[in-house]
Amino acid sequence: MPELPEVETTRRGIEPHVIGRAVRGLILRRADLRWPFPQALQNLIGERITVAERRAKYLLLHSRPGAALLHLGMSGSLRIVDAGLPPRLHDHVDIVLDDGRALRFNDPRRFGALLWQVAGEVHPLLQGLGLEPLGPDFSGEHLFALSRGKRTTVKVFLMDQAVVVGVGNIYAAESLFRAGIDPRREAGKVSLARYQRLADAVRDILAHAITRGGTTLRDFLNPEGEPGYFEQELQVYGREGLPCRVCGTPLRHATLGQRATVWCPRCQR
DNA sequence: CATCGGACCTGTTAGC
DNA sequence: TGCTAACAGGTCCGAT
Repeated sequence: MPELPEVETTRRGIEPHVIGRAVRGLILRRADLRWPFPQALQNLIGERITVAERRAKYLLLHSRPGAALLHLGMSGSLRIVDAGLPPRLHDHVDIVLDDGRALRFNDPRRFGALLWQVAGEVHPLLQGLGLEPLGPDFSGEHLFALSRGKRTTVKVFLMDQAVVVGVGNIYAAESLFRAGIDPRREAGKVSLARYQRLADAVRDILAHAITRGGTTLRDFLNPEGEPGYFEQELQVYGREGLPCRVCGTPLRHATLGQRATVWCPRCQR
């Protein structure tokens, strides 16, 4: 489900509810999601949450001894609920706050994660991540430099979290459409000028999607329980066979890197 | 090394 | 209507 805009929407939704709150308790209704919940998570209890940070598609709830590190995987979501509200199916974890509410982590497919990052350290999962696409250093030059010699497709390259973070299957397709680049192109053969267009497209689309509250295809809801509206503006994702919104040509479909890929054969070269 | 495929899960939908 | 197969927003890890 969540790519960068959905994770950022989630972060903004929970931030006002968790900042300055102390953690009263942790309810773990199972022992793991993608990985076992570490014992060190108990360090959060009694501590005050100081910062709600997003890095790539991870969320970090910082406290004095360390941070709870969350990943929403394909189907995870967070909600702010009254702590007494009975849990529903796949509500795996509650972080209970001192105001009678709780941050509730729901994840049907259980590809998500809840881990612990010791204060002053960087969790191994966060090491080796690429640039933030909305940060100051992300650029066409960066994409161009890292892509030299790469035989993979430009779409798979763009979704490599070691290159640039936060771009998943939806936004990769949309960005390549905006930049006019055929997703099947060999990454190492795309020109600097085209990577500059692509970097601009990634930045613009992600930033705009955040203002729309993300993309709700089936079940993404922000922590207030509201959907996102960016899907109304999707140009290619999920539209295979339908006419291109720009030129009317039927959109093509192929599988790249085991992911469904859609593009306009006329607008994207 | 870079690249590829399998694996981890459940829920929904398309197709027979 | 009911069953089955395919597919879904992610990414780690092992094999090649």
